[in-house]
Amino acid sequence: MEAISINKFKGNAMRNRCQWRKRLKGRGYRLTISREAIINALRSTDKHLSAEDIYLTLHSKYPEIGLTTIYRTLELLDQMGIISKFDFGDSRARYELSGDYGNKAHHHHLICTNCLKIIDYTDFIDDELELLNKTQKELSGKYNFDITGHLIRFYGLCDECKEEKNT
Amino acid sequence: MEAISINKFKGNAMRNRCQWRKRLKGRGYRLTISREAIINALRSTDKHLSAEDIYLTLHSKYPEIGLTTIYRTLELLDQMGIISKFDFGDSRARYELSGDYGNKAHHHHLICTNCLKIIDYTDFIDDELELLNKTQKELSGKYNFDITGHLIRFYGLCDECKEEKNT
DNA sequence: ATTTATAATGATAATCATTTTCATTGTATA
DNA sequence: TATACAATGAAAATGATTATCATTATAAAT
Ligand SMILES: [Mn+2]
Ligand SMILES: [Mn+2]
Ligand SMILES: [Zn+2]
Ligand SMILES: [Zn+2]
Repeated sequence: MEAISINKFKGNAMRNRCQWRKRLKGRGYRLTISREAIINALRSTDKHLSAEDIYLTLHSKYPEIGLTTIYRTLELLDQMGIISKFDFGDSRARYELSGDYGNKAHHHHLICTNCLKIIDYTDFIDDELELLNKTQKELSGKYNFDITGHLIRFYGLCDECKEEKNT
Repeated sequence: MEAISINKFKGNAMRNRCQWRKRLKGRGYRLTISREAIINALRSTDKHLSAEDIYLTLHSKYPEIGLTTIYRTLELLDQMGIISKFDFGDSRARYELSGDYGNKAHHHHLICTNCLKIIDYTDFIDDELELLNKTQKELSGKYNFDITGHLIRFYGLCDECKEEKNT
């Protein structure tokens, strides 16, 4: 039972991870090494990469991939919901594979206002969901607004920065 | 009783609204017409203004106030917690007086992804607070993170944009 | 395998909100 | 009114992102 469900999970994860190829082809986009490389760069880290981060990561192995292509690809993948784009306040967009296409489950962020460290957390997703549903129902009725997404985020001082302040 | 509490509230609101002068002086900053004008511009609207919005609003009455000063003042006021700075995704920062200094109570935002209309909502602040406290306690323990602020936000399609899509 | 239509790319220039610089002005205090 | 220095404006600089356009690569048809 356990094994089966794990396999099931692995199967789904694997299926989803390769789904992007079909999604692209399905919409008439082509499969290119740039696109594959960019998705792999995002898949092989748990960090939130900027366009330049990705450019530098890939540059040694793929010197022909330009920054422009990185931007264009990220925009496309974001549009298709394959990646998520964030602004954490350091004046550059940061990206990560979104739930269905990456390893991370639905999560939110803890952001250190001092060093800009980002922590993914998945705690209280259930309680959160309850509030979100409630809120969503009420607000969509009250303002006749169709809610399609949400953003929850905590700001503060991380472990290290907290200590620094006490020094 | 009713009257008294209303008066009390008015009194507090009024006191807070003028608090910024003391806050500035207390920290060695000077009171200037630019600063007063900028705060008044924010106070006389319920919109979320950009630096340029404020510049244009003030320009007829105060042609001598430059955009640079607007930016500098907004940064200062944000630092002091007198205003809040937001990024709603239109590649320019937007500001509003924060709770204690403006007319609006603690609230969050509903953002139309099509026309970028922003709706302030105060519903479910209590339920929200419960979740926030819970989350806050757990996360600060688990990650040894000192939480000082949060961001909750819903995205979707507003009344008008929803109809447009059906046309 | 070759051809063909056109999507994708890279180098470069352009944008545009925000910052920096620096000489000048305004504010608060004695 | 004089003094110290915070605040300001004009102009230039910055830096992430986007637009242009000539060239190249992809995928489907031959
Ligand atoms: Mn994340
Ligand atoms: Mn608001
Ligand atoms: Zn930190
Ligand atoms: Zn709208």
